[in-house]
Amino acid sequence: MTLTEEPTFLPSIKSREEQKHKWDINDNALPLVETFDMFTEWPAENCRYVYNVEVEDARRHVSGWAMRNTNNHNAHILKKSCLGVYVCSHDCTLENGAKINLRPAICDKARRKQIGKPCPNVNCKGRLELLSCKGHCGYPVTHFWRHVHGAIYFQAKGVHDHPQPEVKASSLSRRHQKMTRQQHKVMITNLLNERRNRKLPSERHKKTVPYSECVCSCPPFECTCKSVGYTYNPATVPRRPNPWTPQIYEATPSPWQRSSSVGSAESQAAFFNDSFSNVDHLTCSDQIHNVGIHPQFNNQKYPCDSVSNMFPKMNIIFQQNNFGNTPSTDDTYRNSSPNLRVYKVHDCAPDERSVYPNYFGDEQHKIENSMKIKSELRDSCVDMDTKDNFSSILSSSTDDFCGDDILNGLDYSGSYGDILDPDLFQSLIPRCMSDSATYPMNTSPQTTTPQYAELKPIRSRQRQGSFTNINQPQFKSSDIGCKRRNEDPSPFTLDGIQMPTSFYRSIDPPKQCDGSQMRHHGEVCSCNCALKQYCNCNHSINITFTYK
DNA sequence: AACTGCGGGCCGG
DNA sequence: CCGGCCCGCAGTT
Repeated sequence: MTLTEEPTFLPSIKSREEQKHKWDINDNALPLVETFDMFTEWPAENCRYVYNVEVEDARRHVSGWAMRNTNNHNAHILKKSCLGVYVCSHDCTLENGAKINLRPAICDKARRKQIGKPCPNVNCKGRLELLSCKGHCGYPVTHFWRHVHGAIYFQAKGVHDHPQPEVKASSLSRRHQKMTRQQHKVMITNLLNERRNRKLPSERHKKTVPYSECVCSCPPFECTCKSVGYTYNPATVPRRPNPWTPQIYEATPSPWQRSSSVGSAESQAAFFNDSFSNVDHLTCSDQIHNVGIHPQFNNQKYPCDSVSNMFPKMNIIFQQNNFGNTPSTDDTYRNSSPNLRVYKVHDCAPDERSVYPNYFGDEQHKIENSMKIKSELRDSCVDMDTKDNFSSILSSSTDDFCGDDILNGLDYSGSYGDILDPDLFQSLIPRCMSDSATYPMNTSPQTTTPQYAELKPIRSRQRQGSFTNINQPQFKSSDIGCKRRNEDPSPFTLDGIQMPTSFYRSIDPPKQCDGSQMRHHGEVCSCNCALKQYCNCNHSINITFTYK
């Protein structure tokens, strides 16, 4: 056994974990554990944890602290040291009382570029200063990760002597914000063009079709009929990389919080009133970008001003408990992935909603021009009690569904930052209106995504290094129906099941859980059981080879 | 462009 | 010898 530095750093009262874990990361043989620990994003002091290899965050060696890789000349133990935090040289305070605690970039080059940059507080003329971590005998706090016994052993040494940096999500969202600001400029131009009743250059070729003709009975993403005014080929199918960044601990304005004069309720209303003076003869472009969503479930409306601001070209009124994990608050909505929102429409969760091309302040107009989107649960999705919950999760979490294959190729760089919802409605509106019962028995809305995406060679994500060569099944996040933490903080079902760490907001565990590795934390119980068992919805891809 | 992991090399204790 | 750190490389996001 290796001597540890516990006497130096341990607090007077040892935590339960410390009492439980007596090993040191450098021990030749680490003890087997009966139960795994909950993932800790902010290990603040000397601590040890053993994580299940199925915990995505643990596999990715995630930490709230900005940790950079450090070579310790031991391929079996990954060592990371803390980079500290960027603070304002003037120690300014934001309007909300928060301090500037920027996350240092892990990349050395990027981090060097951060130093000396102006304080992000517009009211401050300070500069960013790197507050280095010296919490471990004057050296940075170190984290050690070791994969052994099919588990992930974690040990932290030292106590951070600096504030917590913003989480990576915030850094990413700020970068995303910068990108979307540029897109916003383009959007403003487009708005002005449309308000002048001018078609955008890219739209001039588009055929104007009666609104009713944009509706067909084809399954989602598998339209083959010719009645619609557009076809689904790689050039027209909305495709985009997943730009969504989570805002789960957001302290800075997120892309979904951004305000814009273009997105004000007044400007939207004016814009929509202009655009939909004749909704019976929409161009497809109009239909795509000017759809209001009004899920009808319990007739309770939750107008959200900030949501309106987020989606300058869409006004969304959502309701509580309408389906899946539909957000009931503005915050929840903001924290939800736009992908997730869209999935709700066409996945197998039972749902019925109305879509109003133009309902801004015009109830009569709304009713006259509404159409319903109805989806039903597929029988392939688990039992009746949970199918509505899991069905939405399953489809939303499957990377190779909309998230990647269908959307990745969308060239939206010169378009709107918010086009995801309306773009997808381009696909969904004509399709989801049909009763899913009309689908062939051997297909389902989830499995019928047309595979227009280019087939690419499978990329190996597993290096052959000794450290990453784990003799355990490697679950893809999509395998267990989850999104990675930094990609989606809100994969909650209606009952609160979150993947992959499987928090369960209930006193009792989900009955689908076999009870293994259950823990209770107040009102939240967690389990590390593999929810993979729920993922029995079939996903099939029909590939036709043509030989010359 | 940035993140991540790996590994060579240098330096000081 | 160990630990911290720098650097470059390569694959991934």
